[in-house]
Amino acid sequence: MLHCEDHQVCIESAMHEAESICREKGLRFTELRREVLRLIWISHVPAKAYDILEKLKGKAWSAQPPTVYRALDFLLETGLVHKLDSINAYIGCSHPRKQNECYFLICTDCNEAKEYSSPELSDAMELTLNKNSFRPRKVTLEVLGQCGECE
Amino acid sequence: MLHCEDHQVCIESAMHEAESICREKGLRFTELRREVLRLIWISHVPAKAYDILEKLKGKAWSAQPPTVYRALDFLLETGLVHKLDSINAYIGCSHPRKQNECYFLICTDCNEAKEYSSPELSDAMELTLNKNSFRPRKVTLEVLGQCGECE
DNA sequence: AAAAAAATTGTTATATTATAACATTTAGCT
DNA sequence: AGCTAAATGTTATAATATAACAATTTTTTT
Repeated sequence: MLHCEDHQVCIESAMHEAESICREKGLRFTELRREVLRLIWISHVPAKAYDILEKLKGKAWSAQPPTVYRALDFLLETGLVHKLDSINAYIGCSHPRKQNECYFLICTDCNEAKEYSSPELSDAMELTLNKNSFRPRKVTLEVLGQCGECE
Repeated sequence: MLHCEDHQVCIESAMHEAESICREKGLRFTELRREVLRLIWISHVPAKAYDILEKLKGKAWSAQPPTVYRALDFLLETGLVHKLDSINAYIGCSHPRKQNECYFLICTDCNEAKEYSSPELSDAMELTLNKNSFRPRKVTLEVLGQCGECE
């Protein structure tokens, strides 16, 4: 899906961003949480929980399912990762400071996912929520399909 | 969430609609499939697969997980039900003839869900997909929150 | 610095959601 | 009736996620 020029830069900037966000918020960005976030950022293909688990085991962690899910919970709450409900997978958040409505394009050919936000979409969303007097808490907007590079 | 005046009418019209759609398409709307659809339409609270399974067992069906999932697959393919990925539950489609983009408002208080569609939202969606030259195959748009009646 | 409290991680077990694989039955067709 | 395809039955297991309690580590209080 062609996301970044240099994925190392991508990873490092995400990790630094995470560090500083946790420092600011007084949250404990432990080695385990750091490692899980890094494993998620390994690529733009959303990571499955049990794949993360296997990779953790390879790194001398006493890893069981709760190990991963607890780290994921932390990262989700902190807004550092998103869960993609349509594929049960986790992806790093590319703008963890701006918590605006975002949506995901998930290519079923290359398996990469990309996060976007669009004012038009958010506006349409807000309009329709107001019309139905619905107070949103969590929005899931995911599109499965084929990305431009995979035609 | 206050969906219908008389839910019996709701159920019967959904079942009739399903009958005629299957007849038109030459699909076999078997007793099992009928029963599963009816169980889903029992209320506007999305149904969990294993709850449907339990109810089937109560009705003298030799019901195992594949029994339910196969019926669900049929109903999903035929467009008679939707799966809500954010809660792993299934809900009857309220307009199975018009396969337009739709979204779901899911109240976490009363647990009911409602299906809507909005031209503005669909337009914004299409715009953003075109902009990213993404060819959509399946759109998931679900909002968890609190409905007007549950304030 | 020691004790207490809170947060994190370890560990075992189990719940929840879904599918694979093969056997049997049923429905539709010639 | 016999054949074929679709649907259902049946057993087993995969994939995803959480509960509950113990041990450890970090932070706070004394």
